[in-house]
Amino acid sequence: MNQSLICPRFEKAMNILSKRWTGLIIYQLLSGPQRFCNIESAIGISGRLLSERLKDLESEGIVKREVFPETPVRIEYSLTEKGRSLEPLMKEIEKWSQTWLEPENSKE
Amino acid sequence: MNQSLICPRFEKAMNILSKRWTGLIIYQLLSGPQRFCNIESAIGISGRLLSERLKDLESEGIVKREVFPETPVRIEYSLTEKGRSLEPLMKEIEKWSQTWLEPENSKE
DNA sequence: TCAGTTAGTTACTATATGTAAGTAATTATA
DNA sequence: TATAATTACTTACATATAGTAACTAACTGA
Repeated sequence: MNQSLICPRFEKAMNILSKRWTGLIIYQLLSGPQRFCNIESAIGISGRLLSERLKDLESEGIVKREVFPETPVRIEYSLTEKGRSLEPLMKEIEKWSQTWLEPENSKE
Repeated sequence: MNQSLICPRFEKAMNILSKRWTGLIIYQLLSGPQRFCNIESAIGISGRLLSERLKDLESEGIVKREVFPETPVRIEYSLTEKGRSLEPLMKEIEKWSQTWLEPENSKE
């Protein structure tokens, strides 16, 4: 057997990144802090899942939630340093997708 | 509204990569062509899902399946050029995980 | 003939995701 | 004052995906 077991940190990273929507949320937040409903409509996720994912990402220290007690209250989500450090990775995905994928309109 | 909608190619890439197990399978295949049961035990996926994922990845042109009509038959899975081109991306994930994650033993 | 191996498939249960409607706090409008 | 609108959620429920375990086909070796 030549299998070397996979590194637990790599596996953990994959667990985070391979959850549906996580990547798109991080990518979307790279363009700057923004509100719940903005992310929601930009990537086409439902409120239910966005709420869930943002909590996950917050607990991973990747996303920061800030409440501005204005009127009406404004809540902004942004990337932490840990979150912003995923930018090179996102750029790699972008690069790969530009080189190897055709845009698809239909639901394959 | 400042949302710029997300690029369809990027979204497609994310759809592939954010399916559970896909990343680990590709990562595992970066170490060279290997058999079904080797991948299975290296990453801890079940046969049912590995079979499903390998079919998906084959149809995306990322993985190649080769049958060697030896006895007993040997079936090897390997990355295509498109698949190997994901290496820099995998290295980025590895790098990020080394820098930002603690290995976890418990089920968080 | 019986057990073992590889590469799966099938059947079933558990978990995750999608959809739609509901809620709380607040402001704006009739 | 009542009604509607907005934001950031939550709840309830249906459907899809994942996990587990047992089974199968083709073959070998004892």
